[in-house]
Amino acid sequence: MRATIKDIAKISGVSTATVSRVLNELGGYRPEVATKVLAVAKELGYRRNDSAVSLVKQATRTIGIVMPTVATSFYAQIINGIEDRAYQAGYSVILTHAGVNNVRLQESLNFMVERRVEGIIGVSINLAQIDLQAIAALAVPLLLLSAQAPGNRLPYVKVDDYAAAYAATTDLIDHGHRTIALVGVDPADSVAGRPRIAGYTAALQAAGLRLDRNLIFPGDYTFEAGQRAMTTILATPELRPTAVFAVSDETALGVIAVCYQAGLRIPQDLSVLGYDNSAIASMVSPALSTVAQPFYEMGQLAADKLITGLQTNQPIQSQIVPFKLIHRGTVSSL
Amino acid sequence: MRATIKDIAKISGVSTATVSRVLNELGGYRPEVATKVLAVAKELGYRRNDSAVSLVKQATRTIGIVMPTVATSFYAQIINGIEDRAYQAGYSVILTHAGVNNVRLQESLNFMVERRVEGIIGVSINLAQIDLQAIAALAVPLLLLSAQAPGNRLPYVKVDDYAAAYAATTDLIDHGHRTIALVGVDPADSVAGRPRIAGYTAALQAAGLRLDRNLIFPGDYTFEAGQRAMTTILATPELRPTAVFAVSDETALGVIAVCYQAGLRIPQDLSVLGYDNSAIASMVSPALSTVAQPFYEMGQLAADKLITGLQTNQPIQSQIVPFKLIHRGTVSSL
DNA sequence: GCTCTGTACGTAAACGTTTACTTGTTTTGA
DNA sequence: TCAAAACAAGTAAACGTTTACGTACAGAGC
Repeated sequence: MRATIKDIAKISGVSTATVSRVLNELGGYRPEVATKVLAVAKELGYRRNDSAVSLVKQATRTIGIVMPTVATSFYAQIINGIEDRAYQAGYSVILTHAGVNNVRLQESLNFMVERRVEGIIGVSINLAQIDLQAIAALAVPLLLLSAQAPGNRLPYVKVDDYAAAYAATTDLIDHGHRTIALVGVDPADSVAGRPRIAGYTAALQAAGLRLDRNLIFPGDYTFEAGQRAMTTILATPELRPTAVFAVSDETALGVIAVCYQAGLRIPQDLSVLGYDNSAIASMVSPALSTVAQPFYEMGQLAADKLITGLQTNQPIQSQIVPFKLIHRGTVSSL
Repeated sequence: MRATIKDIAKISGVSTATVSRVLNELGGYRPEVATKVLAVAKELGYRRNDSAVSLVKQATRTIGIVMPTVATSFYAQIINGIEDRAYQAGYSVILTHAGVNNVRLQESLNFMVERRVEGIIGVSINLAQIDLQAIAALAVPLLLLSAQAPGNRLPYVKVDDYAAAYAATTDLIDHGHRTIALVGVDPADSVAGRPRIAGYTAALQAAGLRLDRNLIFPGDYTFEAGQRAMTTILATPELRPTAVFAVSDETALGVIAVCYQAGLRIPQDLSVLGYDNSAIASMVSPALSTVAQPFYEMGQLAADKLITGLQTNQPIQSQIVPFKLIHRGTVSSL
């Protein structure tokens, strides 16, 4: 069995209180006692039991991450950012996923509460009204990352999707494009879907361009959504966009894949603009032009905000983080 | 403050023992007592405190993951696999990274031991002799994933890198290639480096081909390593390989990027074979031919093995998982 | 009526820490 | 020299559970 401070106390001939004080460098002991205690601790391979500490201190120094699924690379960057900051602050991170459509959300949250996480970061989870009540009942601070709650009743960190879509569409227009498809967006998604549609629409109108609803292709941000949309576009000659604004980098790659098969050249025959600036965007050839979300930094910021909120006991303020248009090789001027 | 079983006990007029029995469905109480207790628990929003449970049960039902960094997408798939299985077994997962070159390894491991994780999965961490001693001192089961310890002194789950490199190289030879570069490999890396060099070399020899050491380009599995190597290849006319076997998908994309810049067509002018089958491989155009490692399944398997090892108290057996050659669009026959 | 068995609880110790309080000893300062 | 202050260390309670053990009571069987 693992050594405890009792063992150390017994062997070094002091009380557990003194051992604790030595180990935590609280002072109130002679140097030679400290030396002895430390030596015994090392000898026994002593490691503090955080369960016991958590119990008495009523604090676990742990935060939880919930996300739909861990599988995609941009989540990896987010997790990385969160973990880095949490580590710096002496927090550990526990990880669960909520399943597609949040099927496992409630269960995951319970899990975390039982683990007594001090706060939770919910990444890309779309909350319904009913979830909000359950979350309130949990009595644990929850910060949303790349997501937003109905009525903004939870703090969030995200980019302004409307503004990003507006800027992206405008950029395409500035490159001389007049017929621009919007691909892969989910109109039922009130956080990353509708605002992007609205931004796209507004940019067209501001430029005096006609909005063609047939150029908006619904989807779920996946590669396949891009493939499907592009296949439809090729099969519908009357559409003929000169540029497509894809709602994720993966979707953009789906569009490009179909073009490649069909012998269309990017960007000469079609301009493609992605969204996310995930790691792949800079690795494909031609490199993908895209609107960048600073995932790593967003993760850091979220962890920062959550932890300082925890420590100061202040409510967490939402924050809009800046996006950036990254021009690479998939958009050309007409 | 959060409600405890004492609160429930007091309000429902029974002892904490009975509350515990009801909550854990252990029997030994009348139905009406159970109803009452459950109602009170719900009313108070009671959640079990796992720190207390861990303390008394001497078990945390938590496993830890350590990896060099979380940033890349193939780690995401691995984490996903681990988390899924762990969840099914009622375990939670805590996550830390070891930093580049394991700078943070010892610290991370201590962290986990203090958290009393029951076992650890080390993903892609290269251990030195000295680490092994520290790990043994930790007295926590450690299973390596996509890694291997000196002298195989720790159980591992990984593909046979030698065999995979042999098969990949042979496949290229079967496509008619005679001059094949090996790109991005780290000769100092005894787990993913040297075995692949050996497999590559052996395949050439088996085919009666001459080994040209200049065709082996050292690197660190990154995109940039691929770029550097390919740049050198273009600048060195006497080499002129017709195929390159890149040691990761990202490296392969680096190679392809330089070719794209130089106007070389893939696969007509150069065949490129990747390694990993990370999510990107199927999304780029042309889609990347690669040797697939089943990351998600490896994660599942590792979690499985670790947890059953924990529960049965049996030593964990190492396991080689099968790789698969995936033919897509970047390799052509000469 | 009596013992026996089973059920339905309650009591209290234990898990490994931290920490308020107490006690005893040494140092300080006038 | 002596009281006061400072220091070093110990005692024991507390954190929230689980669980071995004890007990009271009801019904069964004779």
